[in-house]
Parts: sequence; structure tokens; C-alpha cells
Amino acid sequence: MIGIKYNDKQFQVEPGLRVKEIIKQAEGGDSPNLLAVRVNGKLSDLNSVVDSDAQFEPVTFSESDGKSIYWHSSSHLMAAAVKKLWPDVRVAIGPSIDEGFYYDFDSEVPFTESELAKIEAEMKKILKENLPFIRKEIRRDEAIKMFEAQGEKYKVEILQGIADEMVSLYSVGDFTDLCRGPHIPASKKVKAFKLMKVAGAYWRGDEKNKMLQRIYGIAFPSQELLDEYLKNIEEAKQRDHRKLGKELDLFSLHEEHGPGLVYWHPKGAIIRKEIEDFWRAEHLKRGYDLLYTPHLAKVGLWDTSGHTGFYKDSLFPTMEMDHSDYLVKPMNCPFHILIYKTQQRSYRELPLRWAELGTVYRFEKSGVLHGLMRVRGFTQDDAHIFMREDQLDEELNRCLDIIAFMLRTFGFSDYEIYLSTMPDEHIGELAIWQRAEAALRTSLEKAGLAYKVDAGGGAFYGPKIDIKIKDALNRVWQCSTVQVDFNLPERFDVNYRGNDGKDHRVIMVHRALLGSFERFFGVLIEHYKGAFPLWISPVQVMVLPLTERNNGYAKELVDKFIGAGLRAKVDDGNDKIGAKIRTATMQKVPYMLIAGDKEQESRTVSVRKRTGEEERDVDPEVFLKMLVQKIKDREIGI
RNA sequence: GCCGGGGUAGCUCAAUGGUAGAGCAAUCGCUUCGUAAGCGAUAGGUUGAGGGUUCGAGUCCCUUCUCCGGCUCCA
Repeated sequence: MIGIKYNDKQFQVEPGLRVKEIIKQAEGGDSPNLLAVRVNGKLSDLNSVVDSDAQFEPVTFSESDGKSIYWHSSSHLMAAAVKKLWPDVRVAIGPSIDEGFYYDFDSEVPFTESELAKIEAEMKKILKENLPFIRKEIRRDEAIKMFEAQGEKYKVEILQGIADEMVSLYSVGDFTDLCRGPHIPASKKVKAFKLMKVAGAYWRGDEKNKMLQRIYGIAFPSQELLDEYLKNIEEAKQRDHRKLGKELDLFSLHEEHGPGLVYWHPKGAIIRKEIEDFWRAEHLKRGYDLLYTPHLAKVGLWDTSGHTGFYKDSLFPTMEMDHSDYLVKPMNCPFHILIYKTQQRSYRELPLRWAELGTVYRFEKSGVLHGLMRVRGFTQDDAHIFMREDQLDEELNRCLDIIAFMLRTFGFSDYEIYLSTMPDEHIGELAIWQRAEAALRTSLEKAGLAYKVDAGGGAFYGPKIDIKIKDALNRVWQCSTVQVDFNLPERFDVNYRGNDGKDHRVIMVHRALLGSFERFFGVLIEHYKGAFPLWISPVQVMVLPLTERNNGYAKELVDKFIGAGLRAKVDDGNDKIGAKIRTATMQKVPYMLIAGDKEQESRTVSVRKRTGEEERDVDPEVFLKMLVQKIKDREIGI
């Protein structure tokens, strides 16, 4: 007999029993939510056999390991269905992902909607049959032979990269796949699923390799959970900045006149202006100077900076004028360096913190453009800090502090921070890298920001911190960045005169808080679903006269608010009050002031928020003062 | 750039290879109304562009631009 501990219950069983049988004994029946177990902390199948003392912990869908097992098994089931329908299709890999699963197939048949429907139907059959997942361990060379015989060349390639002598296979029905596992015990555990989309994906993620067809899917233990998931996706789509940008008249793109180039409409432009004003004021407060630099420079400057070499593919082509070639700037840094080098700099004047809202152009590949998030022309809220090495810690702290301040002001709390360290190919001494990485690390910790380390993910010229914000569909976009640069100071020979009378190399830090105005605007639109905080709302107050008789009083009110520096408008159109409210609410105007005969008589207003709350008999003067204060405080709520 | 799917009125979408339509928005008129859509009329199109097949193309074929979803990339 062996000793088993499950859910704090201790008991004795025969050796050689399957996990699920042991648990059945322990629980006195089936545990329908159970997907797998941890045996002494290690994930294991319910079908596995136990012959020694062990401690079991249940794994269910409610935890992340449970989800990944569930989705991984679902991907096997999908592959089983595909192989049944098209035996000639070759399978590549099929993991679980953050939300759901995918499987990559090499198929002559292009998978379209109708194929997805067929696969779904076949999967349903497989689920009904309740086929068990069976694990088998065999020698690696035997596995290679087996997959070679089946023509599964991708599996063979994977196996050739595995060092272990023994590998495990999982079979479900007729479909056997190379897999570490664990898996759910049988196909019936998957209650509700949907194949979401099909997309191309390169084998092993390398664009030189063949493009495979990747089918994405999602699965849940109940139809209700699936419905809820699909509903959430629909709701997220309602937040898409491209849709809201049109509906709220914020910006446009004109593909026929240049993809990836953004036109800011009046309502978008006023938001940008507010953010810019705030940004500039905050920089001046924090010891930055502001710069303006040109949009073009002769090719020679970009040869020195290295852009014509390293980043050739993303530059707009040269313009020739009077026998000289010019390039539109993809970055601001070289210009700031040129300004730095107009004088012999002393150690006494460092650090120099130079900020610019610099508009740059990069020729991004056609397939990567995405609304405001990935564009070809954008304005970076860029700054370069030139400093002595002994100032590094202090300056990085200041960078992180202003980043945290900015993100907080705009109401962001859901973001990911990465510290990217030295890659294999790099320039600069190991000592200075370590020094800079340690400085970045301590500044993050000092700012109280949780971060992940992306080992080897730094740029060749220095380590960096990236902050990524999520969009409505959970895609992450980089906004803030702090990068230490050992490269440009070398290339441009950027120095200062030290107190020893000798020249020393400056340390240069690039940093952006918002990243680009375009991307940040896109993220803001989605974050607020277009219902912006009062201080950046394009129209802050909409006055709605009830009838024509009240137009005069309404205009009087509007003038009062405009006079106090607010953005107020009147809707004196020929609509009923309900329609006017509907229009203003859909435009996400924070406050509607309803002015009818009663209000006009008593010199009051009726206030309605875009959220639907109402308040009658409000003194406009008091209301105005309250709004002015909220704007001054940059309050996020209204 | 690659794979798949799209591009029809300002917007959102219809239209077995056989007369291009609807709703919203716009314009004009009526209506002057109490907290999320008042009524009627009018106007609006080289169906992304170019070529081809056909008696006939929004629809089928080719080229091209571009968008969407991914992949690769993102200094």
C-alpha cells in the first residue's frame, strides 16, 4: 500500500492505480471540474499511474495552469479533427496561449470560413465520442522513425532538436502528437469551443521559412463562459479607437493619399493641444529645456548616426536637391546632439535635459499599420539627457518619476514594464552595461514599479526600460521608454570638459513618456471608450435650449462658460430635448445643461451628465466654479 | 514583406451574371416639444483603380492600390 494525500485527506491505496481512480476513492465519486493534478507539485495527467507515496493537488479551469492544459488539449482535438478531414495536412505546433489556443498546419487547402465550420463540426463529433488522451513514452529515434513514416516533417524537425532519449506522445482517437503534456483525461471535458480565426504564421516564427496556416480557437467548460467571452470581445470592439475616432470625429486616415499618416480633426486636435500644454509645462517645472529641430537633414548626418546602415529599410527614400541628398528624420537624437556640440560643454552645466515634440517619419512595412497605433508619421514626446556618469542614478530616477506621474495623470494602471538587458551583439564595455542596468533596476525599484526582465532584449547600443499599455483587445503597445545609449555619443564624439581639464564622454539617455502622440491618443480613446476626462474633453459643456424661446438664454450661458476658459457649445437645432440629449450623450460630452422656460425664469440650469445622472435648479456660477476646479485638478472622473 | 478575408452613397450595410437599394447623417419644409431618436420631402453612386471574359459585370478572371485579422518586424 502507498500513502496518498489529497485535499488534506490522508489515505492508503494499492500501488499502480490511475490518478483518477485514486481521486474517485478519495472523493467518493467523480470530480467533474478536475482536469489534471499536481503530484508532489508537478503537473500530471489524471490517466497517469501512481506507485509511490504522493501528495495530490487538484488542477481546475479556474487557475491558469488548468486553462493552459484545457486549451492545449483543445488544440490537439482540433488537430485531430483536421487530420480526419484532410489526412494529407501536416501538423506543426499547437500550444495554448493567453486566451485560447492555436495549431499551425501545412495544408494545400486554404482554410476559410467554410473549412472552419467543417472542422468545428468534426470536433463536436470527437467531443461526443469522449476519446481518452493516452500518454505513451518511446525512444526519440523511434519517434523520429514513426513521424517520418507518416510524413510529419515538422514533428521530425522538432524531435531532431530534442536532446532527451525518451519522448512522450499523446494520442486522442487516431491522432498521435508529440507532446510533453499533461492533458485533460478525455475529450468530453471540452464543453464549449469556437474556432475564432485563421491566419498565416511562419514555421518557427522565421520569415524565411514556409508560411503555415494557424487556426486560433477558444474553449470553455460551459456554454455560458463561452458566450460571456464572445460578448466581451464584442464589447471590446466597441472601444476600438478606429471606430470611435470616426464616430466622435477625432481623426482620419486617408489611404489614397498615404497610408499611416494621421489627420487630426478639430476635436482630436484640441485634445492633443491640451496634452501638449500640460506636457510642456510639466517639463519646464522639472528642469527640462524645450527644443525645435528641422524635419530634414542631408544623408551625411544619418550616415554618422548609423541610420542609413542599420535602419535603411524604414527610411523614406532620399530627396535630391542641388546635388545633395536629404532624408526625412526617423529620429530626433542627432539634431539634439548637433545643438549640444555647438559649444564646448562643461561638467558644471550637466545634466542637460532637452525635450522636443519631434515629428518623425518611418516607412513601416505595409502589413503592420494599425489605426493610430502603428503609423508612418508620428510625433514623439522625445527628450535626450546628456549627463556625467555620476549623474546616471539621479537622472533615471527622475525619468521614472515623470513617467509614473504622466501615466497616473491619464488614469493608467494596467501596463507592463520590461527591463531589457545586454544582447549578444552590442557595443560598449561590459562594466558600463552592468552599471547602467543596475541603475535602471534601482530606479524602477525606487519608483515602486513592478517589472519583468527581458534578458538580452536591449538595443545593441544600451539597456532600456519599456512600458507597454494594453488596448481594448488586450494587445500591448509600447508607450514610455527610457534608453541608455552608449553608441551615439561615440559616433558623434559627444564630450564635456571635466574638472580635471580633460574631455570625457557623456552618457546619453533617450526617453519618451507617451511614446508618440498618435499611439497614446489611440490608447487613450480605447481606455476611456471616448468618454475623456473633463480637462481634455473636446466639448466640455453642451447647452441644450428646450425651445426656440430659450436660445438667447442658452447662448448667454455658453458665453459665460467660454469666457471662463471652458469649451462650451449650444445645440440650438430643431430637435426635441430627448434627441439633443441623445446626440450629446453619444458624443460623450461630459455635461449637458438643459435650459427651458423654468430655468430661464429662475436663472438656473438643469445639469445632466453623460452618465445619465441629473440635477435640477443648479446655479450656473457655482457649477462653473466646480468645473474650473476639476479641470485644474485634471480629475479623471466627471 | 508574407498568408487569409474585404473595398458598393458621408457612415453602417443590402443586391441567384440581367434596371445599384435601405437605415442613419445631410438639405428643405412642418412641428416648439421637459431628460437617449417628432413627421414629411429632396438630394446623394464611373460599385477603390486599370485591364480582360460576356449580348450583359458590383458579381467571374488578371494586375494594382488599400483596409481588416494574424505572422515577421517595430531603432
